[in-house]
Amino acid sequence: MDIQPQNHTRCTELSQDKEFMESLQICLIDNQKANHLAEIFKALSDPTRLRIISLLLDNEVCVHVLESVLGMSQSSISHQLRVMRQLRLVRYRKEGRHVYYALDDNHVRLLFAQGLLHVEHEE
Amino acid sequence: MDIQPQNHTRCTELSQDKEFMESLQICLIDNQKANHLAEIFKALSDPTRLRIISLLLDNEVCVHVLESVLGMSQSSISHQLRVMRQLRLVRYRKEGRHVYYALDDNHVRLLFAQGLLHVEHEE
DNA sequence: GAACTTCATGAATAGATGAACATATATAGG
DNA sequence: CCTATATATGTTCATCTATTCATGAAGTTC
Repeated sequence: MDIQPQNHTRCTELSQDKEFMESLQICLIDNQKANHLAEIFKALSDPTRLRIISLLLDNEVCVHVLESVLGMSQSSISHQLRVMRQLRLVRYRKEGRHVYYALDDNHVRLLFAQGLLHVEHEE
Repeated sequence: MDIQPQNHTRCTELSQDKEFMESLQICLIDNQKANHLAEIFKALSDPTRLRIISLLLDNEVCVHVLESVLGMSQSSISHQLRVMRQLRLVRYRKEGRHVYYALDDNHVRLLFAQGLLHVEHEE
């Protein structure tokens, strides 16, 4: 992807190029969508939550096991799970005293994978 | 994707299933990768930055135009651009008084698009 | 060189976020 | 009912973040 030089030299001119400005307005996502999207990415912006997701990629896992694999307190893991639950990144299934977590849908898996690609591409 | 019920009924038993625990340890991403990935997602976790990205998807745009399309102060936009610059989400090109910004690579575009899919899928 | 435009930066602040700890709920077993 | 286990929630406090304002640097025009 190469940068396409604009035919304009001054911003005052650019701003007067109504056609270009209007095309930008169409590209611009609306506030509601931006906020919602930001929430999703924010949920993915914590190392602990990402580590949890990596464990849930191929497995259904209960909280206690997450606690022992991650070596963190049950409380903090539960907090993180709630965040992801509320955004429907994960879902859970109760069985007796246990709650088994899994990724909610394939979008989460794809987002995670795409992120990993970006990170690995940078190194 | 269906949740696969485990053959275990108690966590104490599960934790003693060394094979399963070891397979989880293998799934778990390491701290460094988790931190790096979290940084990328954090950069995408702000509505203003997402709106900027949406404008840069197909265009190279200078700061002043971003200011006028977004209706925000030049300073706050410049601050946000710096965040994205430092994480190599965007790159810039100087031309006289103007600085033209563009997405740095296609990974950003893909991440954004994947996120949008997730959001739209939820509605 | 003086005035103006574009952009970046630093400091300050209100609001959001996160970690740690205690507590609450819910189920199972006796 | 009492205890133990598994999980969820609340609270407090320190830290982080986004925005605004003030300022400065660099380029342009006259």
